[in-house]
This record gives sequence, structure tokens and C-alpha cells, in this order.
Amino acid sequence: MRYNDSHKKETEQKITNAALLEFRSNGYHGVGIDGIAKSAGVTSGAFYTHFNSKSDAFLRAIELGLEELNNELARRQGEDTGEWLSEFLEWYLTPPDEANEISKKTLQSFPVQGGCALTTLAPEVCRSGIKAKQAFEKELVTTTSLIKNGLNGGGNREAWSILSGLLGAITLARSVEDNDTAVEILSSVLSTTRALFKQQQ
Amino acid sequence: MRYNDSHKKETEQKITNAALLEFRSNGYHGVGIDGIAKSAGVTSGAFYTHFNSKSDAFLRAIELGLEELNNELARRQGEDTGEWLSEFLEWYLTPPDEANEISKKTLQSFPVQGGCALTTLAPEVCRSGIKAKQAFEKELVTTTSLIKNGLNGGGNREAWSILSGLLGAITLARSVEDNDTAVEILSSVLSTTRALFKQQQ
DNA sequence: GTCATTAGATACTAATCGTTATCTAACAAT
DNA sequence: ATTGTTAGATAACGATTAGTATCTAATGAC
Repeated sequence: MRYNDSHKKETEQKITNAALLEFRSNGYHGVGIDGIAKSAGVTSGAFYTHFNSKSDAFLRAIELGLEELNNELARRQGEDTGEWLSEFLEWYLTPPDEANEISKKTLQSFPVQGGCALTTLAPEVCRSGIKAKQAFEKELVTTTSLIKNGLNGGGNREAWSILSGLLGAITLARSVEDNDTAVEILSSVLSTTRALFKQQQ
Repeated sequence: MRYNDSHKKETEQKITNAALLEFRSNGYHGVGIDGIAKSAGVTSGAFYTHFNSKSDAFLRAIELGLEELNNELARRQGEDTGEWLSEFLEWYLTPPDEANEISKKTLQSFPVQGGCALTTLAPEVCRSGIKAKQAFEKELVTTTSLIKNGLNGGGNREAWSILSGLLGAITLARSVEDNDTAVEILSSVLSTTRALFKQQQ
């Protein structure tokens, strides 16, 4: 072998991260191999030494994207101040304060800006094959388990309701032109969900 | 003029309906002009005598799709048995009983099968330009008004929460492979939303 | 019946799609 | 220093993309 193993692994990670970013922003059919490769700083030749196909990279993007969500969730539960759910909901549903002159990359990581795979990839998975759905479901089971374990006596019902509200709110907010309307949608679901699970946390 | 006006209008409607159907099932980038034209039983030449561009047809599909949702909503409120919200939620979130040997076309009209523009087009609108968002928002205002007017003392908050839950539930249910999981998601959001607004209807 | 109009079909453009084949060059091993 | 391996670049494949230009044929008006 000419390069050491870590070099290859790093490139693969760069491409996987780029695939996640591009699929999130543009959708599965909204970006090509060239676009993903360019975003990763390589060419399509490099792409195919690491992935067999576009759909293969999509599967990896699904895994990586939902793992990131699960990590965010677990982290907030770990440093629990007794209000993890409320804080998680607020992080997910509150648009970043642009007055803070936040960097463009940091801005992109906000769910409201399309920075969460749950919201941005789920509609793509709907239109994908069985493999994508299985990959999506596998990670989603972890998400619901985390939520359930963090709630006092909550079951799957509560977890699905929370996740549905989050996904729906972000999608609707990003689908309207007026910023005030978007903020109204987000704060509506935030307060409704908070009220719904006030006791159970 | 060679054909009478109604003939041209009929063709345009066929294409608009096909565009809605195709955009809903495949997403904006998941289908081309040829695909839409073929679905409408014409060729791409006919498409461009009725629409200036693909994005133009998308705008019309957004309008038509959300109008259909608003009609469903208004109809249920019109023949109100005192339970319109509950019935609307059930229609939206209950998978069709396949044992009933329902026709394929009827099956396709169910929201759970991707038959609602709110759920299927919103993620596409997110990634579209300002015109699509304005068109989407314009129709959505009608939807929320209808819901508000049908609730006892409900405001925008309630309407946005209901719509977010519906959108999220359908999207999640369609993103998992296991049918039992999908049913669980749908029934979870159905019961949560029903409980939330039991008094207000 | 002839003619003017035009809805729609056909054929084409340049660009891009996912993928494969070939080539280059950077490195580890000798 | 030479060599073998292979990560990654380059180039090409046929298919498809959105859009345009040209053509055909159906029709109402005369």
C-alpha cells in the first residue's frame, strides 16, 4: 500500500460528510456525484474508490446524519439540568440569532437551516428503496429509545409525537417565504410540545 | 382558433394534474418534462404550449395540491357532525384497509400513500425559490384559517401544531420499512393530537 | 372546399446524469 | 534507486435533462 490507511479513511470521511451535506441541502436527485466530489474537494474518480454507487453513499449519509442527531440528544440528556427535553426542543426549533454574526458553517448546522437529517432526509427516504428505509429506521429506533428513557413513564407514543412535531415544524417553517410566519410556526410547536410533556420530564 | 377553448383547457388540466401527481411521487428533481407529459398522455411539445418552464408547472402543482387539501378540510367542516377535526385527523393518518381491494388510483389519493401535497411538496418547496414559497404560503394561510375557524377559541398556534404533527407523522411513517412501526407512528400522533384538542372542537 | 390558425408531435440542442475504463503519480517496501 | 501497489484524476460512455425550433394536422371561419 502506498498511502497509510488513515489517509484513505480521512478521504472517505470527507466524502461521506460532503454527501450528507449535499443530500441534505439539495435532496437525493438534486445533486450528482460530481457535486458531492467537488464539495469534498476530490473528483468523481475518488468517489468510486470509496463507494459502489450513489445510493450507497446515500445510505452512509442517512446513518451519519441520524447519528449526529442521536449524539445531540444524548449529550443534552447527559448534562441534564432537569430540563433536557425543553432544551432539546428549543435547540431544534429556535432559529439562530443572526445578529450574533455567526459563521456560515455554524449557521448551516442548525436544524432550522436544514442542518438535521431527520427533517431533510426523511422525505428523500420516503421515495427511496427498502435499504434506505431500513437504514433510516435502524437509527430512528435509537432516537426513540433515547427519548423514551429520558421521559418519566413515556412510551413510543410520546417519542413519535415529539419527533413528528419537530420534523413537521421545521419543514413548514422552511416552506414559507415570510420570516415572521416561519418564526410563528416554530414557536407554536415549541410551546405546544413543551406543554404536552411538562410533567413527564 | 382551431380547437374550441375547452379542449385546450382540458389538456392543460390534464398536464397540471399529471405534474402534481409526478412531483408528489418523485419530487421536483425526480421527474422530467417528458415524464410529466407522458403521465398526462401528451408529449413535451404540448407541455410547453401550456407552461413556460418546469418551475412554472411546479407552481401550479403547489396551488392545485393545497387547494385539494383545503377542499377536503372544508368539506368535512361543512358536513360537521361535531367531530370534524377528529374525522379529518383520522382520514389523514389512517392507512387504507388494503383488504378492501381498493382501486390503485383511489389508494394513491390517501395522504399516507403520498397523496397530499402538504406532506410531499413541502420538502421540495424548502429547496425551491421564493416564488414556490410564496405560492405555498398563500394556500397554507387558507388552511390555517379553516382550522382556526373550526376550533373553539383556537389561534394560529393550534393550527400550526396540528399541521406540523400531520406532516411529520406521514413523513416518518413513510420513511420506515416496517409496516407495524409505520402504523404505530400514525396512531401515536393521531391519539396525541386528538387528546390535545378534545375540548376545543 | 379552401384557408388561416394553432395545439400538439417530432426532432434537435447543449449540458449533465451515473458509471466505467484508463491513466497518473504518490508512497511503502525492497 | 527501483519497483509494486493503488488512491485519485481524467476522459469517455450512453442515457437523460430542460428547453427550442420546426413541422404536422385538426379545426372553425369563410
